[in-house]
Amino acid sequence: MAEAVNIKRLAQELNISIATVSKALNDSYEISLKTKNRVWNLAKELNYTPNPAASNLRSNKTKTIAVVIPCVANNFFSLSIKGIEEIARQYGYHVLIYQTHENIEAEITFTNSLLNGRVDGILTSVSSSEYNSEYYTKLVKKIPLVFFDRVYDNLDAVRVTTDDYEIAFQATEHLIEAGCTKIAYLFGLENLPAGKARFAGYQDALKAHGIAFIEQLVVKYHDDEESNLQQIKELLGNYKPDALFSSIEEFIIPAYCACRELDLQIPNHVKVLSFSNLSTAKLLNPSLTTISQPAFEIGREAAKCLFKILNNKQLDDEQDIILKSVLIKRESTGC
Amino acid sequence: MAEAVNIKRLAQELNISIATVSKALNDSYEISLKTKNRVWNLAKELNYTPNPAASNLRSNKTKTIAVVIPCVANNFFSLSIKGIEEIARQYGYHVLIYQTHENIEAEITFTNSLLNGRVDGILTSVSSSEYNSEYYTKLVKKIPLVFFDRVYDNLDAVRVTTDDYEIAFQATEHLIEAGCTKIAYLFGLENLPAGKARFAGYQDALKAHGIAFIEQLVVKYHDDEESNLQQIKELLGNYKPDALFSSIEEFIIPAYCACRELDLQIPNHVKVLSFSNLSTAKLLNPSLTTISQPAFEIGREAAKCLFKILNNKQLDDEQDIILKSVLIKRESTGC
DNA sequence: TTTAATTACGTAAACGTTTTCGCGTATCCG
DNA sequence: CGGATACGCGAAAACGTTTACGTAATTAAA
Repeated sequence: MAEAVNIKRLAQELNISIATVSKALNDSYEISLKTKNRVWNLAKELNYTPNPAASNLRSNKTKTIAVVIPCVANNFFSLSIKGIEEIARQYGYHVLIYQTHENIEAEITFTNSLLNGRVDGILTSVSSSEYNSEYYTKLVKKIPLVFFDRVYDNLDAVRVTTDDYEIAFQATEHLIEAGCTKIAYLFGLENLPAGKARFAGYQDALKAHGIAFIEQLVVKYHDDEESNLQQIKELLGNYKPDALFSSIEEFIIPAYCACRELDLQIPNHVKVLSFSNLSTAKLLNPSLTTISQPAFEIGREAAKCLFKILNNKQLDDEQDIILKSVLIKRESTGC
Repeated sequence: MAEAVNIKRLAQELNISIATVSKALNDSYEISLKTKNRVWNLAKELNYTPNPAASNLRSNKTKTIAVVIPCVANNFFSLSIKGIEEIARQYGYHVLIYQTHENIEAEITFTNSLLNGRVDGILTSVSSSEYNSEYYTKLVKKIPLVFFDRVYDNLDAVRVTTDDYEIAFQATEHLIEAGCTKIAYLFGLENLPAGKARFAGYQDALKAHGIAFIEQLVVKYHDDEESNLQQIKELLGNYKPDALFSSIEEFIIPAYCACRELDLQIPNHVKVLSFSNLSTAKLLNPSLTTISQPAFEIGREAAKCLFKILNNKQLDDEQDIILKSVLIKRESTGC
């Protein structure tokens, strides 16, 4: 609808060729500083900005990356995106967002739609519904891709994760030191390396302290809020655990609600601890002991890696970048 | 890096022209069903997807919209994005995200970068730092744009908002009915219509109940967390309000912390109420009375409006869509 | 002085689509 | 049977860039 200011227009007004204009705009060594300045000035004057479609088509560079995640309405992911965006801005890149809602089919549909040159690269935290290794094995060969937090193992791709095993081990020890001997585990991400690592950290910490692992104390996450609440209530009622270790943030509300409904006091009757990036954890009743992942830094780091790849910079040989989570002790575990 | 499957390739394999292939792919009436089926089958077989850049360049349609917001790491906005994305998927659109971090210059830079055909339209919730009416007056003439929640008034553009004035009035009445007479106001978004409406609702409710408005009971939001805490502490210490009415979520943590540090019990000594979409409001200590905006629906509604515009559908004459917020009474106001 | 190298710019093709226009064949009606 | 109509398809231009290559003028080297 505007008056179409493009390279041709600039060329006409300056009486030079469009090739010269293009090169000047891209600061090519072939063009004299004098000409460059004429072009730059006019471009600014006319508010010229290059047409991205034309530029993409010719150069095969989109200056765009995609972020494929389960959901933005989650503290971890929204913070990650914030980190990603910050880096993307530094590099002058645009950011597309795709939410899979934990649906692997949506995930595949989205990523497939990105392979035709829509983006230069992908950042993803995969869905937990299924572990489709074959698909990603092929995918990483077709487009630069960096996994963060929820990753696929054994692939030729960079992974940015946290010390899930170690921090889960440490958190479990914290519960044990607080006197707990019947620690229930609220199990999320069971199909993914992160979920498995957290669970292993929990199990190994029990073992290291001579506590038997009891299968009945494990509750697996369901998509449905109500059913999680029910499960936890049954767990609390039937097996009387003295602690709930939640491996994902989504269990917090049902866990707290279950305790209230059963008149169980936290932390007196049951201690609670959860992986979480809730900013209001310290304001909960009682304040919640959390394992806080460096979500913002994970986003930044993952984006940095992707841009290194896109700029053909050497990655510091390491394909795995592991950031440290932190255990923040609060009232829900008696601190 | 792949083996380049494009229209030309399809045309060669089927021994027809690229024009026919293109038309068949777009389900043109000019092409026989027989030919269409041949094309569709081969396209599926070869995993053909059209090159977006080429398509954009020629057709001036990007199938992409931009969302420009202050920050994704905020319950309201992340929920809005979720709603936007849902609608965008239905229409087969892609979604670009831009975070202004309340910086109007970033906002202008971003939106300007979208005017050269990168997107078909924009959804935005503007930054609170400044009210630059002149800029947006020009902008809405250049590209389809829908405002949501944080809008500009008196512009020829669709606005999706909530009943800020009414709900703030109602919330203030709730505090008054709970016995409060010295209700402090934590003032956010003061440059924007939403902020002004909320403040007006508060003031008018006071007036309606014969309570004098006291300037000293108003605290204005600062970017810096620590200074908000200090301000609230001074407010509580110097003027002894019996209620805090927060117009934005960002005041919740400093408000709660200030009360704790000053040993003021909520709701006994001071009642607290806030605009907020915190999912954990009911778990806070004490549980927080909130004005919850229908963030998800706002996102959906705004996106729907934009797509109506993009499809040249008649908008139901109304430029303003106003959704209802809901006051959820909890312990922090004595319920 | 001749030749080679460099500098500064232009020509034109190419990227993969969409779309206008036109053309031949088949169908229909009088 | 002649003319009009519709149908199905192809040729080619166009979208706005980037870039390989050519070229003329200038400078440096021999």
